[in-house]
Amino acid sequence: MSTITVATWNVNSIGARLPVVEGWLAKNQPEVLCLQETKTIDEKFPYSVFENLGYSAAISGQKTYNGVAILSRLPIENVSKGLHDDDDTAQKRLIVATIAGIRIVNVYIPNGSEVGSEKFAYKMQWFARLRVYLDQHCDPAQPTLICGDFNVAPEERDVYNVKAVQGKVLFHPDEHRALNVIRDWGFQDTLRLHTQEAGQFSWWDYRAASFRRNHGMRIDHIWVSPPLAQRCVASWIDVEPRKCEKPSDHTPVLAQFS
DNA sequence: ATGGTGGATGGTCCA
Repeated sequence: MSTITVATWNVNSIGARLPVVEGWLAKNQPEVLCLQETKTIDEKFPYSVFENLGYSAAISGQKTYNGVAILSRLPIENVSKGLHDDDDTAQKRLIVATIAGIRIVNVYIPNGSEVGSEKFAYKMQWFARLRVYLDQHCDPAQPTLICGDFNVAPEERDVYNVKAVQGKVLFHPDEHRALNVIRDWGFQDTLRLHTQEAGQFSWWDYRAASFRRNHGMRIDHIWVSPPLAQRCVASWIDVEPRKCEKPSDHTPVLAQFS
C-alpha cells in the first residue's frame, strides 16, 4: 500500500534557499512540501525548478515578507488563500488545498516580535481568527492536516532551556492558550504520536551560535484530525538541511500516512 | 551580557 509523506519547512526566502530546497526535494521526494516565508511575489516564484522535479505548486506570495506555498507530486485541488476575513492588503500567511483527499492547511503564524507589542497582539488575534476559519471551513471528522511555522513551542520539552525562554515570545502562557484553542478544534501533534523525546527542535536562531550550541525550539508542527491520526505511521524532524551552507534558520518537519 | 546573524532592500524592517 502506498503512503503519503507531507513535509513543512520555513525556508526564509525561496530565492535564497532554492539550491538547498531543490537538493532536499530531489533526495527526499515527499509527496507534499508546505513552505513558509517564501518572501517573493507570485510572478517571481520558481515554478519551473519544481516542475522539473515533478512538483506542481499553489502559492500565495508577497514582496519581502511572509508568503506561503504548497508543492505537490500529486494533483492539487480546491485551493483557497487567506483567512475568511482577510482584506486585499492582508499578509500572506495561509494557503489551503486538498491533496489525496487530505485538506491541507499551510500556515505561517505571526512571530509576535516581543510580548506586549502590537505584533504580539496581532499574533493573538491571528490565532483566534484561525480557529474561526477552521470552525467555518474545515471538518475534524474529515482527514484534515494543519502544518507550518506556528511560532510557538508547545511544551517545556520543546525548548532548549525553560528558564531562558519562559514568558518570552514563542513560549508565553498566552501563546500556549491560543495554541490549545487550535488543538481543541480536533488536532493531534503527529510528532508526539511517535516520540516523547525532549530536545526535538525545528528552529535555531541565526544569532549567538544557537545551532552549534543546540539552543533550539520546536515551533514548526504537523497536526492532524482523528481520521488522519489513525493513519499516521511516522513523524520526524530532518535536521540535515540546517547543517548546510546558507541554511534556513528552520529545518523540515515530516509526517507519513498510510 | 538587550548582543548576536541573515534576508530583502536600498532607510531599516523583520525574524
